[in-house]
Amino acid sequence: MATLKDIARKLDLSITQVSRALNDHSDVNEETRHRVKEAARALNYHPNVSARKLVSGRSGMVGLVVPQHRDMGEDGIFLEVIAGLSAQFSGRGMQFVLHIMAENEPAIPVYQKLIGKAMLDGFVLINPLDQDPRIAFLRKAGISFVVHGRSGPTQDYPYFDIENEQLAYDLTAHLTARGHRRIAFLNGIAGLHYVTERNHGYRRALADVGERPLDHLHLNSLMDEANGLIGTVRLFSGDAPRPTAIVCGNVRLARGVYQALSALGLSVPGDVSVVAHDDQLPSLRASAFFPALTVTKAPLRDSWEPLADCLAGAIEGKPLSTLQRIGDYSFIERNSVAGILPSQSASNR
Amino acid sequence: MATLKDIARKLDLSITQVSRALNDHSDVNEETRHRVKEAARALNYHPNVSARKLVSGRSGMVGLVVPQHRDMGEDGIFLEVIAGLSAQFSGRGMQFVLHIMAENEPAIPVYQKLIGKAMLDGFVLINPLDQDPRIAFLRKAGISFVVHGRSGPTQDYPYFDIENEQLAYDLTAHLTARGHRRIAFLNGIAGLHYVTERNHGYRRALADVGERPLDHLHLNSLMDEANGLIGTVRLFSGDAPRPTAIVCGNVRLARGVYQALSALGLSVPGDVSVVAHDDQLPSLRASAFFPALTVTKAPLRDSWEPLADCLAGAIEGKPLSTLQRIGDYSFIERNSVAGILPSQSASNR
DNA sequence: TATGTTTTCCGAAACGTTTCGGATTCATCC
DNA sequence: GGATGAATCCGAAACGTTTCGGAAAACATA
Repeated sequence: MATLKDIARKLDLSITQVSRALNDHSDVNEETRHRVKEAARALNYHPNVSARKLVSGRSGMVGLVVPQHRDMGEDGIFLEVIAGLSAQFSGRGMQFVLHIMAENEPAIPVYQKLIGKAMLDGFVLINPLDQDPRIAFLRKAGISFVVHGRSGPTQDYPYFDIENEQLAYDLTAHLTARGHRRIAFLNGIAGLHYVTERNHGYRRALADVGERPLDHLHLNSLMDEANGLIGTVRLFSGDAPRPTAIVCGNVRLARGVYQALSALGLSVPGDVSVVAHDDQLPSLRASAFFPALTVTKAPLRDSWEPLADCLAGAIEGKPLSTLQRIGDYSFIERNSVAGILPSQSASNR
Repeated sequence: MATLKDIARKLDLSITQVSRALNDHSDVNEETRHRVKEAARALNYHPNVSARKLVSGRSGMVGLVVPQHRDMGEDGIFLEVIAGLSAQFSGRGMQFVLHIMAENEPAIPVYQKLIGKAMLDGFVLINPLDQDPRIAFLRKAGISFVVHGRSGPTQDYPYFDIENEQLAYDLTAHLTARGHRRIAFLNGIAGLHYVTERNHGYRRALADVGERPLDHLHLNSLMDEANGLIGTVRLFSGDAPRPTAIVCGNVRLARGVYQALSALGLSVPGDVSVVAHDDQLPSLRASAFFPALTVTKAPLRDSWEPLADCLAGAIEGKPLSTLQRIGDYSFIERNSVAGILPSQSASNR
């Protein structure tokens, strides 16, 4: 629990000068700076975060606020998020604070309270909805934040995102280019902005070949294995025309799709072609599917560094233009897609 | 961002009196107290945590420091821990700070740094090892903490634990009472204190019937499905005498055991009896096993409240005797154990 | 009237840091 | 020799809270 005063006394300097030395200000003698830093290390000095925050407004702590829902543990994705973010901020000498809300607690009052307590420098916001009220609130509150994704008409805030519209377009167009017309889309939960974006891309690709999207072929659900299975069974039962290809929002959904198709006696890609978007979660390898899955690939773990970068930049007051980043994705063709002839397409049901 | 000064000015009181009113001190008029609290609500006042910490030493923030390891997401257990703790502390108006260490980072320096920064009031410590150095360090540092489990010769610190020795004894004795003698134990990773405790209980139960524990029947590993499967296969291959019953450290291990036994053509409980300890993780129901699994049951989710209680109590300076709690467990007999005759026992291989 | 007691209030100091506005020294230049 | 300027330092104020030690007023007691 050494303080600046201890260092100052030991070196017979003023507190001011010690502070300036440690913070690498200009007007301190090189040798003095060295002595101060040496003494700081010797005394095991760590600046008191509370004192610093009080006067400079910076604590080096950032927060993530998430709702607690029962299925949180199902996919490793939540862990990927917090482990990745925590590691990134630790590496920057910052602290990552996780706040889990009660089951149906509204988010805005939670942010309000956390901001009121004035201990965090900023927030990471994930899973933005269409027109997300949290974004509006945080902007009005004047606190720094970064969004994983985008939302709303005006994007005047820091974010990291991938081109979800284009990615869904690419997946769908890959299928239309091979003759497919009745293409199903197993998408995520309606209302999430990336889900909406992907829906647009899917429809654009269909429109490009003059196809009208069929409502019963676009399914919204949590993107887990069970829903992939259930969704597929639904697509292939009943009287509605059946798809010849399926676009999956992620690889976990695709796993359920594969299982259902196998159970239904349908082969991939002989009877049904399947493509997916791959977040590259460690526990789920698209290349290990049989047949190996054709995907757009954008590793989720590549998000944490730019997100932390942007939030740190926002806190430091860097210009907005440097704080809006778009991540790449790649298209990887494997063996889960087959071409289809117009005649086949008509007869397949 | 209202401050005490704002309230004081609005009500024409001193800052002192406003502070005392909000903190329910004795020497403030009942009506004044009411007016102050009203004004605080109206101005949306939240005490500045940094200022408070600086003078009173309390920030209301507690931390959990955990290593990042690849298999963190595999079981839902880690999520259960942080969701449970976060919720408990939130409910007490406290903040829960999660710090995930880099892969092979040593823990002590991390605690040292966090303590030096002086922003946390205390720590929750999980998965204590035999002779855990973190406990010694935190005690010497003079900061509050609570341990989920126990460790070391002197237990002069707050903890919440269950009787792991007794629980393993009960499970094993349940089997010996039914004639079993060659009993395998699929235990957790060696070095964790509860694993050591359970080993003692297992050996005590064997000793009670004059049986010497066989090394090849006691296996240590991460307690997941894969190791349950692998461990069982190992137990039933090779020339060493094979067990007639298996004690599993948790239900997830038991699941792997069931799978392996089924694959080996062995029936439960006809050929092999199986018992386990059940943490009652939501995704894994011991009663849904076929045949339903006999267990000792101690829901993990019952840990978070006493843990938060004890840590909050430690921070408030309550006496140690009120901060050491032992949780209950129950024994639930189902259909996974069969009795065995001495002759059978000898012939079974 | 003087003295104590209770109730209700307040000023000022303290926590550890950053930062503003100078102050001191010393070499340099006309 | 006095002014200029660079390099290096320091005192004091400020951030928002808690708390110590007292003070003022009202009232009862001797």
